Amino acid sequence: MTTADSHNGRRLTARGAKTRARIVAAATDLMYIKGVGATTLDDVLAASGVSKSQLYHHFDGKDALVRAVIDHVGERVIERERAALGHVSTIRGLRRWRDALVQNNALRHGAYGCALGSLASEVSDHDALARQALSRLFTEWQELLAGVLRRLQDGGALPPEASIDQLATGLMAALQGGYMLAQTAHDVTPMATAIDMALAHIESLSKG
Amino acid sequence: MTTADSHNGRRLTARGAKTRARIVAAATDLMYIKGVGATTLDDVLAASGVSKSQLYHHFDGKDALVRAVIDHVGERVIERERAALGHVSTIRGLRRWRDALVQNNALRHGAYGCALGSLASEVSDHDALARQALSRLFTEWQELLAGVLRRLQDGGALPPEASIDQLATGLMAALQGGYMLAQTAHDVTPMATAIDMALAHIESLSKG
DNA sequence: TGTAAAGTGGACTAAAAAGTCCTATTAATC
DNA sequence: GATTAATAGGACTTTTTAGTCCACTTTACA
Repeated sequence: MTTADSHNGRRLTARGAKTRARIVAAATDLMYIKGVGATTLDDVLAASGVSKSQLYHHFDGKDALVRAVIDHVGERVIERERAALGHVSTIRGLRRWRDALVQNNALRHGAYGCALGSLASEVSDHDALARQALSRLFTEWQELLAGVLRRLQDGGALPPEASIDQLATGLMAALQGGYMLAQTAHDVTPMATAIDMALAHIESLSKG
Repeated sequence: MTTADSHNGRRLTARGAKTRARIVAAATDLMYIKGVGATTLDDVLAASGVSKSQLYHHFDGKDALVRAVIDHVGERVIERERAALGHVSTIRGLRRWRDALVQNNALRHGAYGCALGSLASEVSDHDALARQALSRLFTEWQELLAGVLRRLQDGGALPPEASIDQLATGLMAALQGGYMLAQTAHDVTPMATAIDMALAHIESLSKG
């Protein structure tokens, strides 16, 4: 299910789909780097090499384009996280997941933050549909984390009384807050430290 | 030290200072509610009942105004947090601090997020000066938290080997990440849960 | 293979935005 | 109280942005 198609029951040829994808791809990059507010439709046109009529053919306007970007980014992130977390069942595995995220963010010295988180804080108060889509995506992401924790619990690495959902929320918040502090400091360290604290807490529960 | 004055060595009458303050106050509210990108100078003019020449008299342009807003919000937040945290030296005190933040955020069902955090994620990648100012403010805020943790440590509620700075970073990240998740979900719960996990971790260190 | 609908290019309009400028007050200082 | 500079009002220009329109091309499919 997507939130962004403007002309729902319309036919869509392979050529049209390709153009639409080019627009979304260009918009995604620009909005990640420059921010949603600072990205104009002309920017998107120039970056994708597409004409204005095509953009308005595929999207009702900027809001619709932003929603398509959210869908696109969300799909990518969830896919990546599903691959990274889907079969993790040990603390060691969780730490490897952490290392990958930290290393990736270190490449740009923390700049730009989390692809999903940046969109969320910029768009949530302006577009209710976009906010709901983002909320669903965070929930989905968090469920992947909860899945890992549940497997930890099943394997005895977490006590039965541990509240999986609350731990997943805390871990997700640490991740997102860490991204933001790293973005502001232009330094990954706070992100790494934040996740480490959450993981240390999770680990400590089995030694209580 | 401020980052935002456009005409540094200029004389400033009481009347001028009042006008400048009105502009900043109006801009602060608008940018918190609508976001920085969606707030136009005309919006600020209308909300403050001030003319365009005055705005450009006091500020070089929108970026300078945004920096003044950051200074203003930062001052308010740091002042509030200093009052709330400056003399806290118990876990109970920390929990009262948590309750105040959560209750306050609950009033708007999580919307708009943290006054400083929202600015940070929207502005950090666009204006280096603003980013640095925000980074300093987060550091200052975090030092207030570190002060509390140090007093906890001095009082024996935290073991000597606990890394105060890392715990403060983790707590700050939990707070900020919680704000963001709450903003996206339009529900304070994730924010409360995230801080609770951080506090539980801190508390658990003394029982290890 | 004809035709209807999808897709495309780009000029054009309208609105909103930032930023400038000139004139008139008001306040501080000698 | 004269004079200098700050403060204020608001019309004006310029630039940017969103959004429209129409002529033309390509694709699907009956």
